[in-house]
Amino acid sequence: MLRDKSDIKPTEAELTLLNILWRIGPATVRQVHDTVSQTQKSGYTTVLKILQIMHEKTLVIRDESNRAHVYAPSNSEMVTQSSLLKDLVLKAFGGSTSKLVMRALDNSTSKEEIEDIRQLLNELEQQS
Amino acid sequence: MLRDKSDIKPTEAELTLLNILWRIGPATVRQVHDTVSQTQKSGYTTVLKILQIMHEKTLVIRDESNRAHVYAPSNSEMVTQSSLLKDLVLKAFGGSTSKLVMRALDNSTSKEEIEDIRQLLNELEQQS
DNA sequence: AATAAAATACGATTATGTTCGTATAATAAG
DNA sequence: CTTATTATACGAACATAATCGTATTTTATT
Repeated sequence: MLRDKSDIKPTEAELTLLNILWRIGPATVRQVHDTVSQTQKSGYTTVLKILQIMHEKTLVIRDESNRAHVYAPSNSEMVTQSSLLKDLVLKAFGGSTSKLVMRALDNSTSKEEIEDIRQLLNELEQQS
Repeated sequence: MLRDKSDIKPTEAELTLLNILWRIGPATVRQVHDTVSQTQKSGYTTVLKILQIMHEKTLVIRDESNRAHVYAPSNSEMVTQSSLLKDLVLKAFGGSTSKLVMRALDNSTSKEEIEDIRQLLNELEQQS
């Protein structure tokens, strides 16, 4: 069962770096390392290596026109989130998205969040 | 940052076996292997080993009173699903459950599912 | 009782992910 | 120009996961 390119599942370390890139935009290894260092200890070459591997896997693109390469995510945060959700739905919720949603809502959701979701439901219902 | 016992994250192979145990109930290695073999090729001792590891990690309990040990999940499907969701919310949705829910709903949800979810929202709102 | 069948235990192997040290190249500073 | 700084590349080391073969034990069959 081959995976679509857009469906490559990032590992834990990779997801950490993707999150940073989504937040701060295209960045050099140094910038990514500085950012990641704010919350966890990590060697510079470790970050470099992970980004290089991500580049091989096409999880990121990179601009090599300057000495310090600039990395950017290949896929949007949205696409990656959807991919991860799809994966979890299949592996832990028997393929049912609504089961996942209901389990998520069970846990902890504020009043404002409930309203946001209700609104989205209205919009979805009108579309279909 | 230590993990709570109920928060041990199963690996992919472990989750496959947990799914089977939830579905067919407490089972011997042979029963689990027979079931898993219906959808994928897998050696008997591989299944045995994974179950033994899961036992060490306390992901499953086992009844050793008979020669063929009987394995059962330590945690309910619900608890494990919640744990996996919590993990994903933190790693890919900046800690926001509602963002995850909205992304999940974006993708594909039927009219019936939307109604189910709306009802759950009503119940949740009354509680809070 | 002897043999076959079926179970667990254990260790070796392989794959993947993570970390980082060292070598080398390019640029900046003196 | 020489030296220091700052990049990338590369490979080694370690950790975890996954797979399976073999040894041993227990039970069933004849």
